[in-house]
Amino acid sequence: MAAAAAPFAQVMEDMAKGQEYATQLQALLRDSPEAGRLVDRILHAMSRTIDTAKAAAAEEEASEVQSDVTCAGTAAGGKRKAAAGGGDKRAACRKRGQQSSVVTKNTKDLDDGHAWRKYGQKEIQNSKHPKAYFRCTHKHDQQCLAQRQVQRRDDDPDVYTVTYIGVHTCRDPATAVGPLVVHAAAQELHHAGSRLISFAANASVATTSTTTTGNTTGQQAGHKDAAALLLARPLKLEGGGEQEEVLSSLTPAPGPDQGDVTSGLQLQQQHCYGGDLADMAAHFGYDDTFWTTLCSDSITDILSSDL
DNA sequence: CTAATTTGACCGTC
DNA sequence: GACGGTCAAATTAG
Repeated sequence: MAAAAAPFAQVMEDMAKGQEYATQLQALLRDSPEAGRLVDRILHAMSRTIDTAKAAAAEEEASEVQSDVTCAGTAAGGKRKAAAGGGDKRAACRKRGQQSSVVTKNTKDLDDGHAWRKYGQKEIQNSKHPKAYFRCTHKHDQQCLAQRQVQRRDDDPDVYTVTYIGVHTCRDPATAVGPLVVHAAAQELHHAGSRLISFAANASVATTSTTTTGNTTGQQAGHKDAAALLLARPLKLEGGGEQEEVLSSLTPAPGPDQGDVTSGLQLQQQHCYGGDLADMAAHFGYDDTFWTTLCSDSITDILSSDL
């Protein structure tokens, strides 16, 4: 928190350079539509990284935000019926306000590679469609506090407004994509963005199943210098994605049918965090290797999706 | 049988 | 008191 100043400036500087280099690269790759798209996505991701880093830094300064972590566990426990008369303070945690990262995006595809569990649905005033509430499937086993709210738009039923609250701190092997090809590309990015991250050769090697979910923690050596966190899950893009409105990068795929937003997969956002890694990690209760892995995984995914 | 979803009630905030 | 967010029992799906 307090120590984030210097590293933050460095990160911003490096990210800016990365953007510049990527832009140059884009100019050189004009002949290759695919390469162009790829660079475009890199730029997009970096841009968001910067924005998020700024927001995160401002947030940290504004107040020693507690982030949702504070509420972890509080709500649990206590049967509802039984507690009805008594007083369970579960709602006390509701005061999420703007703390922790909140990202909103519009998309047609709800698949973001993460495993979400629906825990509620509400009719919203002035909205034709209900809003669905999701939390990370690993909320309990990994204390992942990420949440997502999905609401179909009134003006365009094909599009969903998805709000991500908090970041995934869970680690799901499933989504980590591999490897090699990407590694080369990652190296490129690494050069461009210099100190952004150190990409270990075996970084983000996934194992196990193939279900949803995604990301995080890893056990590779830490990279204390890496001060940028890329929390992103890559949209697994296949063929031609459609252009999404705001920030998303998107994915094709059929959305849930019917008016309600059902569960299933979701989409994702690229979301970055800037600042001092150690502080950030401590903030969320993880060691910095977590963030480092997260960064490399994210970039890996982003890069691999089109390769 | 286990896990996920549905759904109505509960609770804090505005 | 209305509204939005969350909980958890009941139900459904895998």
